[in-house]
Amino acid sequence: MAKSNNVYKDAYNKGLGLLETTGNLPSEPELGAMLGVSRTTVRSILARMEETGLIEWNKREKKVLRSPGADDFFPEEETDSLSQIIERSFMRRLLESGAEAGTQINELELAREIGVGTTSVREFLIRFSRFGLIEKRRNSHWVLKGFNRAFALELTEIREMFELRSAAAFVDLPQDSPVWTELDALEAEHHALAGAIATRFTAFSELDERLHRLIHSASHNRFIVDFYDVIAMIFHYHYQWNKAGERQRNEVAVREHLAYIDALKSRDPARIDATCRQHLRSARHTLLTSVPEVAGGS
Amino acid sequence: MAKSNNVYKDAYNKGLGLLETTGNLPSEPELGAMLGVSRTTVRSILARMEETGLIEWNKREKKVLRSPGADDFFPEEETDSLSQIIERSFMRRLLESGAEAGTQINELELAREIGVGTTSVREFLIRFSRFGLIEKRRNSHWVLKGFNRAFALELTEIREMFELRSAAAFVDLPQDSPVWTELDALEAEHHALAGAIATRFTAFSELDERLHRLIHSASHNRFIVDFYDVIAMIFHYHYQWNKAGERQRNEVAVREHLAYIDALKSRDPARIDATCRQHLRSARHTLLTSVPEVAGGS
DNA sequence: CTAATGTCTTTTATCGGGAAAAAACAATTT
DNA sequence: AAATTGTTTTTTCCCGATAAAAGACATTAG
Repeated sequence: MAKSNNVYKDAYNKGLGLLETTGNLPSEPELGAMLGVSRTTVRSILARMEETGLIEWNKREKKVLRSPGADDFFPEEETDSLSQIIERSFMRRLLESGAEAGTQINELELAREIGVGTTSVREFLIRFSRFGLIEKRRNSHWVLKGFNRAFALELTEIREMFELRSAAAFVDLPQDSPVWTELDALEAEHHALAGAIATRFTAFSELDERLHRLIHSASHNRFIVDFYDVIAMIFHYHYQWNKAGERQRNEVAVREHLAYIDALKSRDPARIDATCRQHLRSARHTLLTSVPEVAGGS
Repeated sequence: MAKSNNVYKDAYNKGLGLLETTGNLPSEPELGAMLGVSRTTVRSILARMEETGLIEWNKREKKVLRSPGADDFFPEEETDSLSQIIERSFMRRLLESGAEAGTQINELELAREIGVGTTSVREFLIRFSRFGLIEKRRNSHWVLKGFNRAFALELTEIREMFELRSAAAFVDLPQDSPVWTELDALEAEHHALAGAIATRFTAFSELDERLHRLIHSASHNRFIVDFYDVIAMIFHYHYQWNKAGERQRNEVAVREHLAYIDALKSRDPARIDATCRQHLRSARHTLLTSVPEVAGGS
């Protein structure tokens, strides 16, 4: 078992969705582009679809025979990549249990606990290290730095520098830049979400990420753009497992986003700066109040 | 051959230096602390020193018998860690040969070329990716982004934001902070270097890094501190292999550093800001003129 | 009784191998 | 001829294994 075939399974599940909308599947390269996989994988998918009687496959002819049922899908947990599995396990340990600063991280133990090889864990930890939460001792273990107030403050400090600069750069974007249509789309989706009462975590969270990434993209600076990965990671996991005051938090954020979007569209630097600062202030406040360790807490 | 013993060899060479200064080596734990290795490695070192007749070892007694000759040292190339070897090879390819943006990077090919396993190359590339010069395609190759003008501009933009902020934070450091003594030491070394005519690359380069890291440390922000790794990496390799105008470049930098240090010691925000900006301006100019691709170059 | 040495155990760093997935090449089909 | 399918090669991803290095435990010296 050198490598799981999650790419195939995930693409297969996605491919099942296509069967609903059409009576004849497109060519193999086209399917590959749609599903984001190579032709090799596409052909494996088609082979199985034929086996399970979903399609009749003969060279270019890929006729849909029936709609897929619930049984046709691979179970969702088999579609996750190994790095996603490791990431989730690790973040759970980090955020749920009291992960004290200074705790040692043991590659071997982690690998055994998650049930994967050490190589994958090592690679994950290296990738994860850029988030500033762990640190490596040469030829030895990793050390946890703790998801605490200090981390939150350092993170938001950079975030604020970067976002203010990016927002300011927004006004210089040419009128025909695609960001303006994307901004309009985001505005509409925000209004839709504001109207709907059921504000699910993922719905707002995704909108939030899209808006901020769009703004950061105006910086045209890879380091600023990449830094949003850190913020996104923290927000994704932290708020996924910390639902206290979620409803109100999201309502406020949606309102602030709309004001922010409006300011961006006006191209008025002063208004942009004001709405950006306002939103960043409440984002920081929200994060700080939800972070475990309180300054000098006794 | 699962792992080379470069840690042992490097520590052994360092250990030879100690033999010159003393007639009796300290205890094993103490030696471990001095050489930065575990007792296990210290004992291997002592065992070999005894074998080659450098010391007489009997429990606590580690009497030095003779001074080490050139033959006693392990060759320098055997003391490099695998990641250093890979890093150097990779940077050479990146900076020397025309590394066009968009070039694919092949893990297997790179591994074969350097003569190491794929795992080590993979880990290196993951670690290296945070420098913003390469990007991964899922389940596929890495893509080079090119060490060009765009990169240099994005890098310096962040550098300037971070350093100005750090320098400004310097004035708030308490009088008894160890940074002030370190700053004094750096000032003295700068004066020494300014006097000496032979400005070797490494000498100034090391001073430069120490000064800027000291300043960045005043930010008390791990992201700012860590970002200096990117700058240090670029400067280290780029200027190591690009000696054009080195002499003058370093002379200017030393002078600017001295003014900068003086301003920091004065704790006058306006002077700090001015000298910092002046230095950053010439650093940017130096980098931009030495970067291959000129904007719109024909 | 503390700190050092002697011995044993665990973890890290790295390689080679093998299945999954991508990519390249060859043969068809319209 | 351009795109699509069929086939083969190469590369990525990941595991298990192993020597180097670290760490833990036991013993002894001062």
